[in-house]
Amino acid sequence: MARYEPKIVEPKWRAAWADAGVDRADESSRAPKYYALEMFPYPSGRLHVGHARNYAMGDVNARFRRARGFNVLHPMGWDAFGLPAENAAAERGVDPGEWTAGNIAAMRDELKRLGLAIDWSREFATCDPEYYGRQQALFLKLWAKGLAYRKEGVVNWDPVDMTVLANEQVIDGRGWRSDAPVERKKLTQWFLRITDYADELLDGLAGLEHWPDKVKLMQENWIGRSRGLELAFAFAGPAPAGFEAGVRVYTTRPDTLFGASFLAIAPDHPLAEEVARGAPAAAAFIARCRTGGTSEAAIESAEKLGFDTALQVTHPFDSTRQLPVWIANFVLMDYGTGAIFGCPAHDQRDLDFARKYGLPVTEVVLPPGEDPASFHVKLEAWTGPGRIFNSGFLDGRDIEAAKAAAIARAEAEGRGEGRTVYRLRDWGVSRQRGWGCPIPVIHCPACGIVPVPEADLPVRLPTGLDFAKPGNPLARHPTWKHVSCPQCGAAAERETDTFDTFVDSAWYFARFADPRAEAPIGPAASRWLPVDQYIGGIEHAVLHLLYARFMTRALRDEGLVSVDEPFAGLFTQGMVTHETYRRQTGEWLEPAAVRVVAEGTSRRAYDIASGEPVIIGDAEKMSKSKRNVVAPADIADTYGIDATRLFVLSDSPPDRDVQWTTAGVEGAWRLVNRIWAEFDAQPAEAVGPASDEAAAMALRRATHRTIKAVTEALETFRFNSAVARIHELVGQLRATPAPAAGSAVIAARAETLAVLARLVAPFAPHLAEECWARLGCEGLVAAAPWPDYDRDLAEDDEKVLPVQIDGKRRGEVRAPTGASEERVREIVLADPDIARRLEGLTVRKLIVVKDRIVNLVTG
RNA sequence: GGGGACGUGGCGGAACCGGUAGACGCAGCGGACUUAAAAUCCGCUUUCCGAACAGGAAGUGUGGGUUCGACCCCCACCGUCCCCACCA
Repeated sequence: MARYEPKIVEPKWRAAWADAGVDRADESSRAPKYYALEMFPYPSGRLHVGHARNYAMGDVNARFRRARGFNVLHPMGWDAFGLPAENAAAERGVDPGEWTAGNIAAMRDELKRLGLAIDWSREFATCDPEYYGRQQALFLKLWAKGLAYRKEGVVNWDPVDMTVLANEQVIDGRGWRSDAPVERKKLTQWFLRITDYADELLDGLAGLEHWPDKVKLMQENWIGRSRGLELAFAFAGPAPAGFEAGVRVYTTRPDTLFGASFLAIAPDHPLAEEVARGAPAAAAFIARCRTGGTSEAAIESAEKLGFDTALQVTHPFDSTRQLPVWIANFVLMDYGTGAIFGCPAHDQRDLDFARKYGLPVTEVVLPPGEDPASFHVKLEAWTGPGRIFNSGFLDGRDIEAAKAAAIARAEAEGRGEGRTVYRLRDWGVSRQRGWGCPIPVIHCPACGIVPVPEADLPVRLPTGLDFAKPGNPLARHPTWKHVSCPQCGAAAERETDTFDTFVDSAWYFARFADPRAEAPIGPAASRWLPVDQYIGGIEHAVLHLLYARFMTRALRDEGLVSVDEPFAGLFTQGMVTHETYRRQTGEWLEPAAVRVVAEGTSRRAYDIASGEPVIIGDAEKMSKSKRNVVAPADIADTYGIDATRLFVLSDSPPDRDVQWTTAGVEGAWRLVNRIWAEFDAQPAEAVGPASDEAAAMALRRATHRTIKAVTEALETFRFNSAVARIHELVGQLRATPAPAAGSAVIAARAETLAVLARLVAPFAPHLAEECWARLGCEGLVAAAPWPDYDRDLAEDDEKVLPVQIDGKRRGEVRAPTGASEERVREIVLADPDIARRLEGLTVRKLIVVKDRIVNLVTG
């Protein structure tokens, strides 16, 4: 019997796959297409088992679909722009391009060792000029269409690093690298008009049947469509210059308009700025509002602050009432109109503000069961249902009817109109970064913003950028930005901002479909898109996945792609976690430095080097700082890649986190060896012929039942269940040893082994090839079709039916599969055990659930 | 503050459509092999009563409800996790 040697077996089969070209997508195939994709990695340089799990899932799916007869496209590339390369450049003085290229080379080798069925001929990195140049061309199309624009907006500004930060780069109000308090700063930035597609992006979610509800819900909330009324409040006295039309306010609660007791505008509202022009106190207040972050902590602790402008407006539905206009720190300029009316009785925030500044509180919604004469809001606003009162023409209506009536009246009087407002903002895509795709425009003092002519693309990044100083290295490069205007020839300057890296990943899946095409999106894209199954982390639920949906629609409207949605199916996988270990002194220890021993039901850990006790912490996401990262390469040396793949897919459902444990991989390694042992088995001493037929049939049934179960599990992404079923079949095989000649078991075993190799192939492809070859089968198992199951064999011919009396299990009977209710009834009533149990009882009802259970109800 | 998901043995988890709860794996226990250990192999392993592979009771976070029958459906509560968040 030969030992299974992954170190020898695995490289051998990887070479065989490469020679045979089995992993290449076939552009001439007539088979139905299947585009399998996992979110491409950032080339950090090191692969950890989290990557391995993600790509193993995609690989199982790709291999399974291929075996099912699909022409599979399964590509890989690199999301290669971004901050880590700049940090490496700043810290070590290396060139970010060279640093990235080195990382890609290292990670490509590691990914290849995972044995992934990937068409490597399509590989590219987003930092290749061949890629980002085409991205620039796409951007210019969007710009020509009016989908890209520049505007002044409030952004997170890091005063130390001197750059804009994305919201996710602001942690507790501070810059994630500099730790400096983030300022809100007005800057002119590039935006993409994602809000033009807000309705489509929202409504399109309903058609995404194969997306998790959770992600769809998150996108729905993120887009945040709400319907309401926008209306003008006219000034009671002379209007400030430019505000003769009054103050426009947006509300989703027009039913509560009669409860208004003040107006509040955002600190950066144009009216606030107008007021500040003549009032230093107002200006000082506005300046105060601009500091402070947007983080949870900052908002929670931020007091509601207001400044009374002394301006008064007239109530639109009651000209006898006047309302003061305040500037308030809790009003946001970029939602609605940047101005609200305050209705303290029915909005908690307005109530807090009113109580603080002594503003009136008028109840207008009467909760069910309350008396209009005595109902008063104290410290809690009433936001529940009720009937409108104290409200003129709205009195007596319910909330929904009152909203409609208020909108109708405002529209009839020309004061406002019903409006749909979105929480979604346009996508700010400029970054003051040196390692990104340059935005391909030129600023000319005479012509304004001039796009770089297509013939001049790509706008390449210069070499030799200085990353050591904070700020944008492109802006301070001595020559790069100085060009002549393509239109008038005068001296002009390049845009020095680069794109957010989410732009790079918003269309890469389309490039993979035709990666060497001259056009950014080649003709083959329409053949492959949409991606049939996309796999990646839940952290991209709104960011990347929303941007890609937007970009696909924008490109569709340019006639470049033929689909609305980029990803027909989405699966969000869980992380790989690991226990953490630290010394009493607090130092983190890596798993390899720790020995864990079981003591009864508890466990203790020791530092191998010093013998001192170690504290075992919770399983957490693998991170450098806690030193609990495990690299697949370390594991593969001992147990092979196949055991690693099996383990990360078997212990938890794929959408949940899985905890990495040595014992777990050892379990997978045992399975690998047990499988191999069955293929390598020599015939044993003769097994008694009496049991032959029965044993052979039992094995055949188990085999066909397993094909059915594994197929169904793979269709529904239940990899853990699929591996469990394989375990069971292997157990059955072990219980049915290979006999000497002349037994029915010989044929049954041969059938089972040929099936098993194919069922195992998606999970442990190297092992499966070795087994396939050992059987003497033709060709590669990687190219073999998926096994079919025999319906009759997948079902048992006899069922054990539990018999319940009054809902409690009291025995069981055997009945042929599919036996009629009548037949089962006879069997049950003829059973002596059941009869004894029923002594003294009257059976009132006998329920038979076909092939399942029998319940006798007595009474 | 708003929205959502999840609570099953010592652990990860399984259970199709309301029909034998605990598959499979890990850990543990017992045994075989071995001079010994590791590895490997065989068996046991929800809890409680019980000598029992005789029987029985309880049991899927808690309390109710619907049903012949509930991990699954409904109501309330407790707990954990995730997302969003001065969004008018």
